[in-house]
Amino acid sequence: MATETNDLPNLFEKYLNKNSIFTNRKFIQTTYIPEKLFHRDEQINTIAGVLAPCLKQEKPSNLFVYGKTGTGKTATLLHITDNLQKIATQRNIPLKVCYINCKLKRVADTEYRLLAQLVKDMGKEVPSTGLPTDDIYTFFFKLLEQQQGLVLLVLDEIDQLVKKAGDEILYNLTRMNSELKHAQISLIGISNDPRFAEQIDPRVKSSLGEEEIMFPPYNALQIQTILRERAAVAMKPDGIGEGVIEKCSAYAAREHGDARRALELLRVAAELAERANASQVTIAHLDLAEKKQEKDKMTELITTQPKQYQVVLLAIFQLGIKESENIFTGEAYELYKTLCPSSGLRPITQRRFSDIMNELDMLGLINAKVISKGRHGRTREIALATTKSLTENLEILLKESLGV
DNA sequence: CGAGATTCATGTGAAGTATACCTTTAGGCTTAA
DNA sequence: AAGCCTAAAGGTATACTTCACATGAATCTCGTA
Repeated sequence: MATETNDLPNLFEKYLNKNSIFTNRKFIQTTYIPEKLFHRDEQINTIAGVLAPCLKQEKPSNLFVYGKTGTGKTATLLHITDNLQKIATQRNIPLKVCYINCKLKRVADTEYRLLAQLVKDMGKEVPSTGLPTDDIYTFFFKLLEQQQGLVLLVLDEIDQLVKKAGDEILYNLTRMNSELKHAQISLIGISNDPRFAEQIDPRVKSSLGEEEIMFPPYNALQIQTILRERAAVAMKPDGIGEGVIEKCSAYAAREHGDARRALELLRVAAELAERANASQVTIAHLDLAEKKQEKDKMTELITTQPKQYQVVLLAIFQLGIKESENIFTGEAYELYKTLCPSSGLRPITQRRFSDIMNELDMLGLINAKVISKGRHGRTREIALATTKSLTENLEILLKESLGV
């Protein structure tokens, strides 16, 4: 690098003059929802049909949407509700859409927090703790009555919420309708797990599952069209090299047709290409991006975990690096206990440790499976979810973050 | 040799505890009439 | 007397602990061939 490291004006100047691969970066971000969604016409029509009564001020059926990650559930729903909302405001029809992702830790993963979040969505604040849940219900209830009209509650990753906090919430929410005079609520549940419906209380299921819609995974060709469409608006026409889109789709199709993953991969590849001053995204960039993406995802996930969780992870990682054989709860816990003092934490009980491992498993940070070793008892068999070199990187990251 | 009993190491459910945070209440102080 | 501030009291959700029981296949036991 010829540039002086602290020659910032020059550096920014160069950046501005540089020929960017992107024309408009925002179109390829996963938060962006395009005007037109491909290969989802059938689902869009059904959902729109279910929700249409909103516009006549009638309560639409509750809706349950399921399909694997990256099959466009959230995008489709938001796309439809956005349009619905627009038309509603145009014609002065009272309609409010609340979208809440139940997976977000410490945001909406319990009954209380979900309600608090709903209240916040309606424009009011409520304390983060201290009040009885019933109070929040009545508060929310009053808000609804004031709202006067239909409220669509979109609960994303609803399976996570129910797993943690039970299905009573859903029951309570659906029951509110019979007591509301000037407002009505409709629930829209989104789940990654198709078996979720079987696990919940039949009463809840019958009311939540008034309509069910399945999102099948995309195949490689479908992902290609999606990528092309996005790339056309987000990047320069000649910004993408031969075969890149194809390979990108193939990656994603292998991962159960996850379109979000494909988009992210393409974006990261393009960013890498740009940073390397390349004029085109090549397959080499794509391969780099795949590695980087995985690392970034894990890093993000890890750094947002509470400290205790991080130490638990550190213990598991260290064991995983040292010995490639399978790790069991006992040894992990022993190591964890020795690790605690150095980061200034009081060790947690094994009971809690077990729960935390379960949560880490659900987050995909580790793979833990309960097995019976016969005479030698029952335990979890823990395997790392990442390659060895990545694990080593993450271990260092954890150590830094814990100040060890 | 095989069927059933035993055993181990930890999973897992229920109930209790600690902590952090909230509202309400009561007292004390200030202020203004 | 009314108004305002503060501290104590009383209440809640959540993370964690404690207690107690559940699990499930490798291993042991013992009767039988």
